[in-house]
Amino acid sequence: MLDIKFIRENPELVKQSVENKNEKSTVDEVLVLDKQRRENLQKVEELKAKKNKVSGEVARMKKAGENTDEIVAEMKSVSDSIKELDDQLRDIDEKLTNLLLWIPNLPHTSVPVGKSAAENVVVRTWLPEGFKFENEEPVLDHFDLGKKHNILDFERGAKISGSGFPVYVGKGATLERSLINYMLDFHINHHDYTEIFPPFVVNRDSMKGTGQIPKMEDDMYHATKDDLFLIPTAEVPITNLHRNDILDEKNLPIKYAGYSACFRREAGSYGKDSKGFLRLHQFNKVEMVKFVKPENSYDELEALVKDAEDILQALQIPYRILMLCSGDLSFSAAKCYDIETWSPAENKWLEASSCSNFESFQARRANIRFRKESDKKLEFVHTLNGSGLATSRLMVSILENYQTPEGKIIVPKVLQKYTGFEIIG
RNA sequence: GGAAAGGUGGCAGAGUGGUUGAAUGCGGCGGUCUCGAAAACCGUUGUUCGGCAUUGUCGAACCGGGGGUUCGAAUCCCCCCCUUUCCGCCA
Repeated sequence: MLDIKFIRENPELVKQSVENKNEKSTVDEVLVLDKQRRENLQKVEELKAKKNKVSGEVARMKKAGENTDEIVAEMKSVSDSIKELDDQLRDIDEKLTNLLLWIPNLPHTSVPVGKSAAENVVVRTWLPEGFKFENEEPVLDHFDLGKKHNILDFERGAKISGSGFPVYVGKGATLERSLINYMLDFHINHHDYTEIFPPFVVNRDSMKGTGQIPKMEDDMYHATKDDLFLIPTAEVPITNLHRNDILDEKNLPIKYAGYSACFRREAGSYGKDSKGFLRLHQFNKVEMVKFVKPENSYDELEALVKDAEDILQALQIPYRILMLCSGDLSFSAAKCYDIETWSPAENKWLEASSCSNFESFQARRANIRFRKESDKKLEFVHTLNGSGLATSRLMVSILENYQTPEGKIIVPKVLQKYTGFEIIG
């Protein structure tokens, strides 16, 4: 959520930014309602001031034994006017907050303006030593590898739950679990994150806090009886840990890393991109979340990307970093880097991580503030989060990049002490 | 699912219709004392919105949330949410 004062003072800038993000603008409606709201507010507050003053007088008169019939009758009509104006005001307020929720965050000035993913900028590419994009031998894709070694079972997943719910079997399950543990350990031991094991189901307030509601409500699994939602990412419970909190400046930055299963309905995407692991309704992810001071949030964003990269380098997975253009930025993000890992079978890059700075956009909505040491004033923190990383996409890259000419799969060296085996097949 | 208790400022905890934004304690901040620190003592101490003015002033709102009664509600009434404890069920 943006600051209404900022919108009021910079309407053209906000409109332009919304357009750059390919979002529909409600800025004009917001400005009209905001003006109405302030006018009504002034009127009703004037009446309330009068009411408060006279009520005090009534108390004094009663104590003195004077007759208050006349003054009380007059105040009754004032009270009625107040009630009427308050009703109108409530109406305006409701509409206004609703509209405000539909205005996206502004892209940071360093973000390139662009319409679509095609205009994202490759920042850097990292390849393991000796890596080649061309393969002399034919390579199997992760789907066929999974079937061949009986480590991934999509059919049985479909039987028990539906498509997009894979079953990990045997060494596949062990590898998945190892990967999660490895990444968590790495962030805790080398990057100074505190581990969080969050609930996978959250309430409506939490979904509003991180901005999934209203825009993405239909993309989430919803337990209607209890009005609880399955989390699409651990970002939701972890960021909401501090909803309505006032944090100590000396505790910033706060850095959390947590594993969760992630659930996404995301109806309407079929075909090649949804084969196997590429598009799932349930997948596993280690998420990093940071609460930081506004003045260094962009340094923290660079560090966040680095934290995810460290894992990929340790795993020796080829990857590249993209800076998303304005049109490809998510609703809440001010700036975002995607990390894509290489799939030799698909012959393309797959998104394995998204690292974003939300500035105060989420913090304002979730009301997460800190008290500044310098002047003791309250200020919204900046929140950031990034996948560190999603195992599904990573698994595609591991299986495909680590296959031998005979079709076996070598376990990445750093994972071997977690899996307890070195090869699959 | 059943029963009971409770939700008040950063925290603890008073307050059951009339200058109550709210006693008291802790914490925080400033000061006295001290070479310095601690202790002691004195003073101070919220947030949000709006108007004007630009770092101040005036007004409003805020005691879990929403509605109601009243000239006036933290205090009375109704609905909802949450927490804790006990019981039941259960991995």
